[in-house]
Amino acid sequence: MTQAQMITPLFKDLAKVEHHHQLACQSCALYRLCLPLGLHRDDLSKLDKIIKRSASYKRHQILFEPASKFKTIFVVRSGSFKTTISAADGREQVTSFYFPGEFIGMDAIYQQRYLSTARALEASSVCELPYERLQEFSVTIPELQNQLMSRLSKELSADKNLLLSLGKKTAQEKLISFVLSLSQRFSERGYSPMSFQLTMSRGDIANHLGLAIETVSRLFTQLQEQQLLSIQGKEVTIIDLPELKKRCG
Amino acid sequence: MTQAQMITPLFKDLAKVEHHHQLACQSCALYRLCLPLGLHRDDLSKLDKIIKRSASYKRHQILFEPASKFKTIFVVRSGSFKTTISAADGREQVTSFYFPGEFIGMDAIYQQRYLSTARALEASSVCELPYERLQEFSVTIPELQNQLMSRLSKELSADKNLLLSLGKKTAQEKLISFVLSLSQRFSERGYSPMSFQLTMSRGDIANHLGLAIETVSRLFTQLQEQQLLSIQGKEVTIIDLPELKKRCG
DNA sequence: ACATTTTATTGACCTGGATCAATGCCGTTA
DNA sequence: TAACGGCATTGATCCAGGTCAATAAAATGT
Repeated sequence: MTQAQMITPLFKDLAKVEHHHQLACQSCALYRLCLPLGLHRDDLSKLDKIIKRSASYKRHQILFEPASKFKTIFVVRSGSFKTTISAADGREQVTSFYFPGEFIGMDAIYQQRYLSTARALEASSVCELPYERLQEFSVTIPELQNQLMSRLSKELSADKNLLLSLGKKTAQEKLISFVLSLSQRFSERGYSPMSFQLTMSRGDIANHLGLAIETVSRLFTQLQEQQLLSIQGKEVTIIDLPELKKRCG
Repeated sequence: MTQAQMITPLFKDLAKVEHHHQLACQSCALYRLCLPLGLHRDDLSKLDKIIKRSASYKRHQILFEPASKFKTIFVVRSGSFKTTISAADGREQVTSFYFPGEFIGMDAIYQQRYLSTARALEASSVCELPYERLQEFSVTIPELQNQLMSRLSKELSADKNLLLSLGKKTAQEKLISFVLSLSQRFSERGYSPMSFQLTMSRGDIANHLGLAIETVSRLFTQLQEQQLLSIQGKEVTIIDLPELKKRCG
């Protein structure tokens, strides 16, 4: 991520944050994307006490695995993660990617067991929200419950949109939708919506969109030839945003 | 639904319920599948007061449409519904089917607007949970919030599993998974898991699973030839459950 | 710096399921 | 009991995207 790509200084101190795990929510660079948003100062410091800032995860390191007991919701502090769910015979589907401020593991609340495997895509760190403690707090801080519900609902919306992609869109429309959704999310995090790094492999993207790796590769080449975007390795630059929006279905 | 298919009398009085819209939650046949589960008697009667039992919906009638203001979560009382989400050009994806006791519209909490269209598949009725009132109540009834979170999480899990179907499974595996999930849900509602009516059309099933109608039709014929199930019109009878489970991926 | 492995690209070919087309069936209205 | 309209089935054909194969280019380790 070059300086030119950064449009607000939201993550300016992210490297530093990495080394200050006990940094209070109030001073966290992610504050406005994260759970505490809308909480009063007093409530926030109570919440602060139950949040565990965990050590960093290396690339490919596992955050949780299916069938393990659900204890915490993870919030991405830095880096990125993917979750996959497996069929009986081992086939895997990449269900989501997660970026800073996003919550991982909410689908485990119902069964009290994680449903998927969560893996770091790069060197990453998380905050851990112990769910039981969170429930206790919610009694006195209603806004906290609203925030959680809202997050669950947001992920549900995202999944429904992905269902539309997987079920009804062509390969090209799927890939364009995916790139635009990344662009949107980077933008929300203070980065340029026009130029960003893919933190996941072509294989992950292909799997997520129900395509073959080769198809993703060919489509990127093709979109580049059509002057809609440029891609060099993991770096995507959007060239013709209006045209991409027209073609995403 | 014949008497033979019914294994518990859970819905015995459903027809009667239809005509007693103000029936209290405590006496509702759906009680053990629905929101009030786990609530104390006092809390329940408070909740009772804010729940609106609405009139019935006819086949194809619309419950809500996208972009309309989110006010209530709907709980299916009788019958069944489908939700669809639309691409810009009108292509539609059937995202879910809903049966008695299930909640519709939870993906609207985040945006405060419905994301999808909900339509009755047959003559059906719902209870309306006004979300704002529900939030007020949650402050004093923490168990209510837990229930809601749990429901959201359950739908999230279901959607992730559907993503696996759409992304990684063959046409036959998709259809078998779908039939088994219906079987499971009917079973939870006190009906036979071995024999039930499809309330949706072949078109709805095909769309939901990302297949063509013709493929669904051919697969049903094929599964029947292989003596795995029998299908006559809308009635499905499972013949070889273990084999179906082996083949659902 | 070099060797090894992993990931990405490109081309040639193939196939599962879509599409097109014809017919049958069932529920509704008269 | 006929005529209509919406579903469902079945067969014939086609194609978007998958699979297989061969390089190429990065990333990673030593």
